[in-house]
Amino acid sequence: MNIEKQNKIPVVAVVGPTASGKTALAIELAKIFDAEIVSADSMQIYKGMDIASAKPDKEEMQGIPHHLIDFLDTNEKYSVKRYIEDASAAIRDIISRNKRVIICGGTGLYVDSLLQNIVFEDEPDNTTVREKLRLRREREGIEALYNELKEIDPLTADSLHINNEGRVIRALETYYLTGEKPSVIRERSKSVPSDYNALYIGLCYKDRDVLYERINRRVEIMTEKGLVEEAREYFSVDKKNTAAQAIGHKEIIPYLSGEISLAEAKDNLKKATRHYAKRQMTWFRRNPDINNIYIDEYKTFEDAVSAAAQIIRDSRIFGEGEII
RNA sequence: GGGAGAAUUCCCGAGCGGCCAAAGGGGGCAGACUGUAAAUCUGUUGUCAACGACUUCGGUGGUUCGAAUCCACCUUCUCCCA
Repeated sequence: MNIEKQNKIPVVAVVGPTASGKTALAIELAKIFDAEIVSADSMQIYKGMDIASAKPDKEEMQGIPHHLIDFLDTNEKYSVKRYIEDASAAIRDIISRNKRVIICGGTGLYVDSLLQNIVFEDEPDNTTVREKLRLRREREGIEALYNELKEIDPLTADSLHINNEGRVIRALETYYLTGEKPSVIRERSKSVPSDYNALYIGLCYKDRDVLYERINRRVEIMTEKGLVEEAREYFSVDKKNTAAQAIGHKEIIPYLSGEISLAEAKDNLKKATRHYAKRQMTWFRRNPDINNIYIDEYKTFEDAVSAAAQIIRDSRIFGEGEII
């Protein structure tokens, strides 16, 4: 380990697709290394939706403190910027108590933005500007907006597909809000070195069918635990909120309103979860710093835990000596 | 027992004589990702020594210069009358 890294905060990040076993692995590692867990999950932050978001319960946590779970009302909006602030605060708190930090979660954008220190600058309230752009999109069509972006910031326009309307609008919004090109802001956002010395551990499956089977099984378990009742309760939540995007309830609602059978709803949920897992794998795959652990190559879960623990020891990220 | 209809590429489903390796959707696979990220979006999907060739549209045989498309028989399935 070089000297530069020694002044940084050591952090182990357990990442991987949904249902891969991150939670259990992170908890075991936390026990071994005397760590606390900072969640990096865009849905587990919300109160309620316990079943749908597969939040660990007290028993699963085995006494390991978890941060950034179950603290936000489902009506509240959230963002990467807020996540970075909240997670940084949690980490500082943990370190101040001489505990170690394990980040665990499947929201790749959150994890990477935090650990690579992507800086999200303060910016004025966007509601009016966005509303205007939305209106213009209706009246003039997306092509007009896209061409406008091309004039303003060709670099950003080229990196966006015209059909990705949300991003095209956000790019213009950024420009009108700040007067700066999004591409310039993006460059600047990466210019401050991170405070963290991160060791990534990625959970993967050599045989994808094994993961897909786990997903299917998890949906069955969720249903047994009362997912339908949870979805019914959640029915009223405003569609615009972050929480409304969660996989789990939105697939059950058509069943509640009598449009489809429960079997179909469950199938849709399994499908949506598999798709999500695949997107996560794509995200994490491009990160060469991840130390991949292929869960299905180990005889037991304990073996996988030992392997992960060994990677951490070998890295010496948590220092030497005092760890078992 | 009699009558009507259907069988299409992994699935659903269009095609009804050449412009068909075959629309569209699903699924799969691959990818992008900076304030919605469990979201949003893109590409690809018969085989191969691949701007060309080869094998596909239940089976077999025909008609035709040419068939997934027309005819005959067979097989399976669905529906209707008994």
